[in-house]
Amino acid sequence: MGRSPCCDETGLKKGPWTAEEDEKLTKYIQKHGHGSWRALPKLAGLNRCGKSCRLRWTNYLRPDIKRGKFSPEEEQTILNLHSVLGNKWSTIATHLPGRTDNEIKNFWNTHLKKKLIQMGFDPMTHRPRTDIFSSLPHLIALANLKELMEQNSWEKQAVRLQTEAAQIAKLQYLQYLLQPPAASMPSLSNSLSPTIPDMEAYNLLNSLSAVKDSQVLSTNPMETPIPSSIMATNTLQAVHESIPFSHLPDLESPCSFQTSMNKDHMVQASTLTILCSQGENSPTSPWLPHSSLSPSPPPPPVIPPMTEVSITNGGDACSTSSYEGGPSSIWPELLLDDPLFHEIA
DNA sequence: AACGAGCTCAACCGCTATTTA
DNA sequence: ATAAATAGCGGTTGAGCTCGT
Repeated sequence: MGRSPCCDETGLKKGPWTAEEDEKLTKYIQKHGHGSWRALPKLAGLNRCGKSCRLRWTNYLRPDIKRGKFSPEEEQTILNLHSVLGNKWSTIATHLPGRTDNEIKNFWNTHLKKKLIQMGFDPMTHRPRTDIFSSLPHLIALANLKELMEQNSWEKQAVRLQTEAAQIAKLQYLQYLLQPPAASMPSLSNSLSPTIPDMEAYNLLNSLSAVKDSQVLSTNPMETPIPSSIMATNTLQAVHESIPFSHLPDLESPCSFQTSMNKDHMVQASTLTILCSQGENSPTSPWLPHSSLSPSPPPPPVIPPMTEVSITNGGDACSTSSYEGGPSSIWPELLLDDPLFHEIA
């Protein structure tokens, strides 16, 4: 396997590009396309190696590059995708039009990573950095959900339950998308853009993560759109009973949120259950089967020891509804931004 | 104004993956 | 089947900038 000798060639210029070089490169590519990067510098009259030209073009001169600060939406997308994909900057970049892998990588290293660390989260696993007990204030804040306690009307409860049903149906579909055999699912690494099932899974993950968080922390559960087709055909009980979550062994930080209602459909109690891994050998890309991300044989699934934390706010349970979900990369931000958290913690 | 610490980001380096002969 | 050439990726570096003292 030979290495490119271009970087070893002497006499080629290195370092920052001048405006003149930029102009030469841009004009040449606009006229001829880049063709062979190795041949390009000579043809364009540049004393640079092809690799340097390629980098300058893809990271800076390309006309579709979007410059400037990352929007909160882009930031959220990066967080979500990083929690699923890890440091796969080029894959993440395909979900952010106009942004380069280099730019995203820099943004992660200089902003997002620090942000997560400051909040006590491991930037690689998106989990609390130490043990579960260091995060207890967060969990207590979640468990003391004022919003759920204040939802007394039947209409609100109905909307909430229907929303849950919609999310559970989505989870079911997500599970369907992630079903083995992995061989039937084209590898992300082998294609320039994610496949349709991949995209659907990502979109679902994003929507589920966002909706779950908004359900837990938002004061307005009506914000969540409910697909009418799902509402019409699924009852919560039926859907919930049909979800075998144990089929996703490396689901990250699975959590369940339960509310108990009396016969008048009043919320009597809420229970937050989070299964947290102990130790550091947890899987880092838990949402997708490893085999769908890498062409190499998947490692055996790691099932870390789990700790169950349940926090219940009083009352007698007459009926129970629940949903379960996976990782939430935006918990830290939501928690720290949410006035409820400060009020309670 | 001068200085230093910290930050940003363009560019490079070294490696793997893929393509070509 | 093999080796060389090429493309692309992720980690790292360092020049230049900003900000506080």
